[in-house]
Amino acid sequence: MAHFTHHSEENYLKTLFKLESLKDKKVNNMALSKALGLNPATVLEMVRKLAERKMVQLQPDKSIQLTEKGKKKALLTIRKHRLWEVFLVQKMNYKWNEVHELAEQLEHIESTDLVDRLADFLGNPSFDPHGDPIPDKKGKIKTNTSIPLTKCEAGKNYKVANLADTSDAFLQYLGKLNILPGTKLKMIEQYDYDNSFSVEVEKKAVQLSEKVAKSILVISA
Amino acid sequence: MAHFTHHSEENYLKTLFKLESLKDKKVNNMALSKALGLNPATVLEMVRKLAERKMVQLQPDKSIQLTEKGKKKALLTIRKHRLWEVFLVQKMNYKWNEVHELAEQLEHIESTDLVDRLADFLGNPSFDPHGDPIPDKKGKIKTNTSIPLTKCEAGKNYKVANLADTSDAFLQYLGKLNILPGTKLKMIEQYDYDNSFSVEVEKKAVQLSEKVAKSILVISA
DNA sequence: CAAATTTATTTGGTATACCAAATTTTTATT
DNA sequence: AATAAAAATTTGGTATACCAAATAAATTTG
Repeated sequence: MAHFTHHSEENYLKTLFKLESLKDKKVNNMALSKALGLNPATVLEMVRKLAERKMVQLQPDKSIQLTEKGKKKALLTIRKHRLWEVFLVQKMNYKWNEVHELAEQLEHIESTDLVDRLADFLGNPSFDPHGDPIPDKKGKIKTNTSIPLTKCEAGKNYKVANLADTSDAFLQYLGKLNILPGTKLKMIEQYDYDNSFSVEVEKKAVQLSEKVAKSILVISA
Repeated sequence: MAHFTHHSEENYLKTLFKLESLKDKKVNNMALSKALGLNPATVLEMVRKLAERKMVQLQPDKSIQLTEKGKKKALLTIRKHRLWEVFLVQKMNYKWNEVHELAEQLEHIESTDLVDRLADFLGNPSFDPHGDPIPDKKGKIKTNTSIPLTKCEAGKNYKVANLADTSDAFLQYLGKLNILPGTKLKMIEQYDYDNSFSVEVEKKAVQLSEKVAKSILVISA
């Protein structure tokens, strides 16, 4: 029976890719360990294996860099994850904030062919239910030009494209405010006093702290 | 990140269940090892763990018996496997003989909720593309009353319900003869000489050896 | 720059799930 | 019953992927 090798490899590469692109900073062992929630000793050991497999390169300054091969695999894993999320929301009627754990499992199904068929089945979407872009077959990502709410102009209309914080607490909180990817909203104003914001959602005014606003990414609408 | 515990447990239980129900015989360590393609030492070790987890009982005569708990889990795994097979064939346009390996992976996705949603999505099918029955939420199986071709009467019409041999070689061979679950055929006659059969498939006569005929299960049509 | 702190690394373990080879037990078979 | 064959079991390994605690190296800071 087929056994599941390298599940963790995919997790390491995916996390590494996200760290590399998020902050345009070098990724060290600590950062990767924290992101993965694993012991630094474990991560160091694994990173060395990934280096042997030519998935990453260990730089002289001890930062960890994905090779092209590693990047490709990371993008494939992200593609799989996000397509399964679309599937779960569109076809299995899950809510967009319920699908992460399941997609975390489904992304490890080994078959590029299946993912491509899944993509076709779903109409080749470019974004997942969280608003994150889905890499295409070749690993190309449509960069969405979203900006954080904190950069929005008063009086203008926007649509939620994406969320920078995907913690459950945050998603729950936004859910209560009826804010999710796709939600249309209008910027009312920013209060100098505490840098909080007032936005209009479904005709009602909602107050958002700066911290929250920073994590809501929108596009003009 | 969630890691995948007890993948192999599910494989052991599933295989055990199949052995227990197929042949109404006691299952010993050898039989299980052969069915799983694993070393008897490995299997013995694992079976003891399964006994600790109350999934199986080791009888005094050294046969291995599923407990109710184990049977339940086995049926759930079989349910998952077969529903994913239906999904792959009906929605992903795979051929019925291409889906086993993928279903083997998908069956380990941990979420009874997802399987139930998947079942709804697929219209709660009772049989998978191979003709095997899909246990329902409670583990109940619709027994199909199929008989092997070897027990068929000359001149009568039948429909292929199921295949007793699911090896790739067999499926490939049947594919060439245009025989698959759902195929309608008519028994022409059995030749005493070598116990081979002649059947009519899509208006053409096809010769089947006794060995092949034994593995083709049909229902009257 | 030296002490303090943070990172990186090493060392010695753990659990899961495998295997091969040797040994013991059980079950035929003569 | 004695022997041969088969099945069960034990023993000593392997690989993956994880951890805690100790040590070493690098970095920051007073």
